[in-house]
Amino acid sequence: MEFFNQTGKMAIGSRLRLITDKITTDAAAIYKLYNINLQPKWFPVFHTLSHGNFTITEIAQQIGHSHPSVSKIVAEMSKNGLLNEKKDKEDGRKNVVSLSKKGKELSENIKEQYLDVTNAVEAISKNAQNDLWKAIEEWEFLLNRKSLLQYVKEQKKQRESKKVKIVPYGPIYADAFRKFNEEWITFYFKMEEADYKALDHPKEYILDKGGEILIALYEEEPVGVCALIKMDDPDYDYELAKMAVSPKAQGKNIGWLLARAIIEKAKSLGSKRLYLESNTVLKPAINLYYKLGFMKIAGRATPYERSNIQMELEL
Amino acid sequence: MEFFNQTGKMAIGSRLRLITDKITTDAAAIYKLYNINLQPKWFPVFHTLSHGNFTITEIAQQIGHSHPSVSKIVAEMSKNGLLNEKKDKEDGRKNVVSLSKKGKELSENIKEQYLDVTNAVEAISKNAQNDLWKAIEEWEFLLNRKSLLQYVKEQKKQRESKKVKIVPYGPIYADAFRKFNEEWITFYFKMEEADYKALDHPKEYILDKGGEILIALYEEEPVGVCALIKMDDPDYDYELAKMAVSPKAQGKNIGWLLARAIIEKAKSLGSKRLYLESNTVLKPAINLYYKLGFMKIAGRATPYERSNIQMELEL
DNA sequence: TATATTTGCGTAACTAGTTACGTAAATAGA
DNA sequence: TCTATTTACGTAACTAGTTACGCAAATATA
Repeated sequence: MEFFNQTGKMAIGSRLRLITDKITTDAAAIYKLYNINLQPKWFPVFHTLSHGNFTITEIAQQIGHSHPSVSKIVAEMSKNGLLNEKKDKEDGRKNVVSLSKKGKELSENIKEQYLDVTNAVEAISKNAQNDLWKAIEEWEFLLNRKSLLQYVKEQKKQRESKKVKIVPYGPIYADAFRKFNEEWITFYFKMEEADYKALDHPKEYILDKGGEILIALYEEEPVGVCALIKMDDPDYDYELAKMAVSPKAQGKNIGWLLARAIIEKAKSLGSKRLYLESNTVLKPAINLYYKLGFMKIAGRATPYERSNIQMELEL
Repeated sequence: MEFFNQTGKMAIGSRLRLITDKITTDAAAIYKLYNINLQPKWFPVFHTLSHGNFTITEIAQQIGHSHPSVSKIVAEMSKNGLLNEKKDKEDGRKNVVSLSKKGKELSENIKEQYLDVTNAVEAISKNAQNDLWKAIEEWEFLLNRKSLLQYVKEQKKQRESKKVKIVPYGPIYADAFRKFNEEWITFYFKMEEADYKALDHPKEYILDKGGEILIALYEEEPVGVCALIKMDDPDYDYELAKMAVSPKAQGKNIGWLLARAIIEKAKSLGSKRLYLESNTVLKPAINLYYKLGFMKIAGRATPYERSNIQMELEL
């Protein structure tokens, strides 16, 4: 299949589907060869029941199907006289399924087929360098711990992080600094006196007092901002504040990159402990702060109405 | 999944289906993550068309689907404005499909997704000892050369051959020798004078004249017979004749085992060349003779009406 | 040149699974 | 003890493919 050579591993799903189809088509012919009156799709249910009696849901769990799938298969097999169904005496919802006499006979007759198929698969494996069976087992295990989607998300974040540059504040970013902050403040709350001061005059109210502002650029465009404000307090020297990321650039890990950069900055300025205040409706932000190592602390005086949570980070 | 540990490799088809489902479910979420308005099942068609314009059948061949599948996918994608369809000017049957402007834009936007997915699959592979991708590739190749069904058939033959014993004639097999031969002779033709002689009096007409009879036993029951008859001829010393296998034991390789045994017997008796006659309606028999190395020869005198093909084997 | 065969492709019906939903029984909570 | 929630499971509708079939265009054959 030329297609797969072109696409590479991206198309692993399509490729798996094709080989699965090929094998199940042959499976039907194999049952015929042994005069076993069993559809391939019945096999998992049949095999499970040859080890005991189970309810629909139990079978579904064991074979990894949905319960309606098992329900349908059981109905078909019952119609063919292979199974008996019986309501559970103690729990009237449960449908206890067992092999009928005919089913038990079949499970005897099928043993030779089991043997030959197992040996055939072994024979194929012997001709192959790579063990398909073990590879599937490993993939099942790995995908159970972390889904393909999560792996892809990680790759995406990593790649996009590389496109993000963190640069110091300059007058050309004055608009961005004000706009991104005003956006979220007015969306969730309303602008307060202290906001206007800091956003309209960052030089006077932040930088000149010994603070810092960092800007995140994505493909040379500003997409996020964050400030370190000098505090006049016995417990804290700097406050992390005015963190904002453009809605268009969400999900690109920019908040995290900004915060890490500003924390490094604080360290280089000799800070021992950072302070911040926020509001619990800003869930992604609060999560980010926890991820960065900030811990919740008891309330203290604050000029902001919207503050309902305060946190600190030991450096 | 406990199930697969119990069944072992026999259930490789079911197991492949499960992991395929898991991966394709995630694929849909991945497209969403990148804001790519593409269904996973469209991907093979989409990817093919980003390398040129093709007809329905050409696409089907390239991606390994049936043409109706491609036909449906193309219809859906056209409805979404991703494709243009155009009748071929030279051949009015052909429907030449190409990416629309919107489709081409998409194929640009999807590139980052390609990259991340490929890297994600690589990342998973790195955590695994066994290379799933290579294993599938090998299985595809191996199953293309010889299907799973054929592998199973070989295993079946091998296993059943072991149950077959070839033993020399004795009076207790007189019934079997007569019955199995009469069965096929009367089914296809009618019994002739020479048949009665040999089948009713094997000792006088075959053994005492220096011939041999071998019996195939399956689970201690006679299921096949075959005779080596001394000839009075300058060209040949022995004729292979009266080969018969019970219909119940067909497909167990018994004809071949009997013939091989009788050929060995002939060699040990010092024979240089075997002769046989048969009829071309008996196709499986004729095939078997060819497989054993017999070659067709020009006609010679024969006492049997039903003979229309004559063969010989150099030993 | 008329006719038979092959090819391309669309439609219909089927397959083996899924999710969504409804009902009844069992269990938990007030 | 009455009510709300959870659980078991059957039915319906959907999905992503398949095979079967039929029509029209192209090609081969007589």
